[in-house]
Amino acid sequence: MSKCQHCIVRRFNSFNSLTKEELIRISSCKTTRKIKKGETLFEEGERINGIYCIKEGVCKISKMSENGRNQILNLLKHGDLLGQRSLVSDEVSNLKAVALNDMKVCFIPKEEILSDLEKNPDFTLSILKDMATSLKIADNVIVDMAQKTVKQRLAEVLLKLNTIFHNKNEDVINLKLSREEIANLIGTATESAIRLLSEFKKKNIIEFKGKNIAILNKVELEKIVQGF
Amino acid sequence: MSKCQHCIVRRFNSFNSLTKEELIRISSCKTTRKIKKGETLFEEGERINGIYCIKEGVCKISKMSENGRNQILNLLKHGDLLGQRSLVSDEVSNLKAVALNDMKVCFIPKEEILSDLEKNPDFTLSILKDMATSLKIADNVIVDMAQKTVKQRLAEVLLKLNTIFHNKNEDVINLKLSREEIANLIGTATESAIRLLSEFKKKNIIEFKGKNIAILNKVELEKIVQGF
DNA sequence: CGGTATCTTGATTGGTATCAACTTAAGTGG
DNA sequence: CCACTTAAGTTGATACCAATCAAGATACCG
Repeated sequence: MSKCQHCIVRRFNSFNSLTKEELIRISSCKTTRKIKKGETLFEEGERINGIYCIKEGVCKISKMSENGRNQILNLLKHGDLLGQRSLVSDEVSNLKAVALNDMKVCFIPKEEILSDLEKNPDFTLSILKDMATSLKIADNVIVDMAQKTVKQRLAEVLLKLNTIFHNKNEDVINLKLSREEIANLIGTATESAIRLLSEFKKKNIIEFKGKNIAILNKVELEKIVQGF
Repeated sequence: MSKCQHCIVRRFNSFNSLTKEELIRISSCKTTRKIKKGETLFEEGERINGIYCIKEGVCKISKMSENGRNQILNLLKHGDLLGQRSLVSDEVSNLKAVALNDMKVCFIPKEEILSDLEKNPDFTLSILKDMATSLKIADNVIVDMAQKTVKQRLAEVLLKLNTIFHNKNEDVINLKLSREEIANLIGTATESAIRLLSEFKKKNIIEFKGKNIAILNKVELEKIVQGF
């Protein structure tokens, strides 16, 4: 089994604030899971009792709205942590996590991390910084959802996806999302998302390469985000 | 000048995790400000460099959207802390804070708190819990903004305001908000909010008592939130 | 008391959801 | 490997919701 102290993924998250000794201890009690595309890491209402560290793959974090629609709140990839809230709260999860492609994740039980949270202020501060950043991003999303049109939100999401899941070789968003998932990401009906995508395609702003989307005109997308 | 170690406000926030000694030190370097209704505590883009503790009054936390509309993200009252993000981030504020009525706030410079963050894990954990809760609430707001109609959101906000700013004597929301502010809270145009308020009034769900709003039929509001 | 901000209502337009029909792609089992 | 079944994607028509523009009413303030 691979060891946390040698894991490159750690470079991208709060675990790089842990000492070598802490990493060795955590490494000895972690469990590594392989999750197939489409499988659920955890459900809304499930007790997590630990933290997930994503080694490979991408998952969507979503929440059901009262009217039965699914809202995707975040996409997490290698290096991201998942379940920080369970560390400081005894509540069940308010979110659901589903793999968008094959994943490898490490799970570290809550008890193992809690002692570090109390003894290693650097680690706690790092988690705190992460949460503060998430909070800032959430504020921006709220404003977007409340004030921007679906078209603006779609353009914004496409640009964001292009930044995060950009393929080095081709100019393509390297993540397969169904139309429904795109709609759930921007908070609209599937048909609306489809219509706008085909409008963008007609205007040569994007292109469909198999199941993937290529961004042809980033400047135009940025204009659309601004409201033109 | 009043002392932090004797301040009741502290019972409601993370400061109750500080030791008596820490409170005495913080008390000696805090500054107390009186802020008149309508005055700004800080602007978007301003550097805060400290944390505000609200002793009296209510303020709105808002953010300007790119299309020039103002979105109110939160209402803070006595006992609430403000500026936690500045503690762990060197960035300027992404939010604006304006007093909704006359306020008394204590300001504690960042440097004074930082040492406690590193030495007192209880305090850090308490801040962490606060942020985790805020994050959960923010997730809910995102889903609401993305999926619910303006009418649902208005009903929800009225119920929330009634819970938080409920007057003991009368059944009235004890907080004066302009129609524009209500609209900015639910993320809609002022006229839309007005129209829905008058619709609610016509149906005897709410009533206008001077500048305040009284909730007459809570059950009906809850139904509207659910989508009926 | 006049002037200004806030509030209110009406009319219109545009955006988005919804329903329905159809096409294309992806599995699945014989 | 093909025929069948089902899921995903697409397009059109319609209805509803909310933004915007316009005009007037009411409250507020110096």
